[in-house]
Amino acid sequence: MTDVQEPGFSRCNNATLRRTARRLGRFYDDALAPSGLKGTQFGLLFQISVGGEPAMGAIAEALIMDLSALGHTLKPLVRDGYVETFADKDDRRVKRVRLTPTGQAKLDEAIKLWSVAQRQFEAMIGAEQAAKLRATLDEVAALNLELPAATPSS
Amino acid sequence: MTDVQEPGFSRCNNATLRRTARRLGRFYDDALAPSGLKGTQFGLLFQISVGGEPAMGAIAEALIMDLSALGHTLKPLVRDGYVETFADKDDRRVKRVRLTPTGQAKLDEAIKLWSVAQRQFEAMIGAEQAAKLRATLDEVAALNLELPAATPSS
DNA sequence: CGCCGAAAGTGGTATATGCCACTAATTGAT
DNA sequence: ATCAATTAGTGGCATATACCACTTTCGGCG
Repeated sequence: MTDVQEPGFSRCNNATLRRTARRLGRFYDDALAPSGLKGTQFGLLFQISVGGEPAMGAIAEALIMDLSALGHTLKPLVRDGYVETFADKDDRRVKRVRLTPTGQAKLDEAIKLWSVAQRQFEAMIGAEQAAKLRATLDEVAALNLELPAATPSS
Repeated sequence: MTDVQEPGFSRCNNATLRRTARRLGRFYDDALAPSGLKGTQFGLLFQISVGGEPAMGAIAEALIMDLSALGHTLKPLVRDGYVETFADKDDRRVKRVRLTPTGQAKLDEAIKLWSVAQRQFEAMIGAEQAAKLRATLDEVAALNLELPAATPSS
């Protein structure tokens, strides 16, 4: 056996990705902890901030999130008064989201904390390496993945 | 402005990672759906399988998971009869885990489904590129990340 | 105008994960 | 042998995410 399974390493792209996501997630979460925000919430607030009163669907698409998952994730942020929603004027099906002043302040606060983690991480792995990794990840995220049609026996 | 925020792209390594993890996770989940397992459960069963009746802590460490999170994630698998636990003979604090015959069969079934997704993904991005990505991710996961000590003013 | 199919969200349910407080079992030092 | 410190897990609580079944709106068609 030249190929025993080293504990913790997997040939599964998905497993490897999740594993690293857990690791990095905790690091960024730790950094953001003083703000009371999780990494995901920070990312969401940021997306809303740059999105210009984006519709739920637009946010979900940008973050590659399920729309209903987004709805759930948004709730604590609404509850805590960081974001508010309102119906689109031209299409009442559409719900738009924006930061409240409190939310903007909280985002500003979190960005400072995030910067520390971001800098620290890039200091360890190298800014270029990090940019390359993000590029690869964005590329993967953009793939038009489809399971081969389940050949119906015939 | 040469640097407007393109919706969906982020300079945050964590956000980018999670975003791609969601995307890829859904792909693998879809592939595994016929088995009734999620990607995470598949990865967990696999880890248990190669771990040789591993202790909870060993699994958690290998997968970089919180120990309590592992406990929670394990529950549905125990409930469905895929894994069973037993106390270590020499240290009753330690709980070991193993696959049941049913669980082994389910894993075998899932591996076939997983292979389809894995092949499909690597066909799109290239096997070498995928291996390189996994290597980078494992490297990131292995980093000794630490927040710079919060200089206590002084 | 009235109806049908598409589009956007909501709520429920289930898994995924993390932190914290707490219990049980071990180990080490005296 | 005894007791403090450490180690391994558990349970509760909160967020993260997904899928599915619905409900409300729209947009287009006859």
